[in-house]
Amino acid sequence: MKANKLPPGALELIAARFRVLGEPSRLRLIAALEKGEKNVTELVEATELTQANVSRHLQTLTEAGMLGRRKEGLNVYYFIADKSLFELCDLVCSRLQKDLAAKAASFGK
Amino acid sequence: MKANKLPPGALELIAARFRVLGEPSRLRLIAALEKGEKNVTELVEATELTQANVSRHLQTLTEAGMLGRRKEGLNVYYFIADKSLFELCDLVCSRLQKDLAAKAASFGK
DNA sequence: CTACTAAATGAGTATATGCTCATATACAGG
DNA sequence: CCTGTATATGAGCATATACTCATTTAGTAG
Repeated sequence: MKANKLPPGALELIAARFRVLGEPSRLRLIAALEKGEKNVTELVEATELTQANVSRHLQTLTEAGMLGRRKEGLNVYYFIADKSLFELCDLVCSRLQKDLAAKAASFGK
Repeated sequence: MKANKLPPGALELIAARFRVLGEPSRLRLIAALEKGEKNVTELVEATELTQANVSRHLQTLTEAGMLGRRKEGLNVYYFIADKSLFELCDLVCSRLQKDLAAKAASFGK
């Protein structure tokens, strides 16, 4: 993490980013956008969250620079603006799988 | 994120992991352990958090499998158990730097 | 203009969690 | 045994934030 030369406040910025990803609802939204942009109504259907809730989470994700917004008439389309999201999630995923595999193996001994 | 074939509850597990990393104090502890194990007293000094606070965060990190524990007499030494932590933080860091650079550049135009 | 639809937001509540203080536990050395 | 030191933990408080409901804002169509 190059802890040495981190400017003060950097850790808070990094933590803030992790915190945005620390909500299952937001991860669901990200997952729903994996194959391309969707408008809010479509995201409500895909995630089974309420419209108000989806709207707030989209705001959080957009402010964090993870999503982008595009207005088209009445609709607002959201899309993944930060591709590194998938790298992050994949890293966590593979780690989780290792942990679970290790746990499963320790049953046998 | 392979949103397709994620077992139910997987997103909650992933989010939980991100949430653990979503606290600056915990990131400070991780950073303090980058160069090798430390005991609790050393971590208190390194982070300037209270002993009780450090102890709780260490518990959180250890339960998440990110840190390991080793007792030696009265002291308990903690160490990084999950090297992928640094990959995660580096990914976030480089993304942040890009965002900041872009913001800085947009001042000039 | 009015009526309708999509999205955002203000307000209130509930819950989670970070922090501190005090105390408990675990171990070492007389 | 008693004393001291390192770490963990119970309890309480304060804050952050996820959620819902109701309403507002923005845009379209008649």
